Amino acid sequence: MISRRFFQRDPVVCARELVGCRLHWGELSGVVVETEAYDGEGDAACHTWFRPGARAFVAEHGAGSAYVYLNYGMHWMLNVLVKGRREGFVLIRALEPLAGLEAMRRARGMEAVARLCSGPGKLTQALGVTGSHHGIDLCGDAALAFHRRKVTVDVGASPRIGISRAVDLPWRFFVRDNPNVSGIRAKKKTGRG
DNA sequence: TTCGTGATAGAG
DNA sequence: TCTATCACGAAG
Repeated sequence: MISRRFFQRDPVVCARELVGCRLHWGELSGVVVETEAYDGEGDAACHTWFRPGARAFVAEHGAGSAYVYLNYGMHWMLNVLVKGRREGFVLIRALEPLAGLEAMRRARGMEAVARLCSGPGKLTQALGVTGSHHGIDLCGDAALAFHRRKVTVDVGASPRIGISRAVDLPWRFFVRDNPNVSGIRAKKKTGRG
């Protein structure tokens, strides 16, 4: 299982290295296939930039704590607090379901595996993550924690999705060619190269 | 492309 | 109080 030490580093490094790791959530689990880094200092998209409550959370919690919040009135977002030389968060954006597929299907009300956890709001619904998990330690109980990669993965990077500030920072990390990654909407022009 | 939905935070 | 904003998702 991934120790607290892992999250006592740079948020961008944590986000990149978390891709390919497994998230265990009780009986449910999945491979992290997409993350985003948010840096508490100098990143205008990070909650600490514009939310006093987020700054208070960082001050009061340790590395590896879950930072969970509701967005658009209906989607819970799961982040991990990172406190190393720099402080910030890693948003868990997508999982490849591994265990508990039936429970996930029930929670999501749909069948297609590739749609169960292919987005930050989807995976929290599939796992049952809510505000009640805000602040919990993800480095204490192995049943509610990240676990090391078993295989090597091809990690790609891109600008973050769905934000309006600091849109150019390439702090989204994902497993290339994995169908569970979000934002794989109908590909149109493949551009040329 | 539209719209549902609510917490947060700042302004009045 | 009132309002803008927000790291989204599903149906159409």
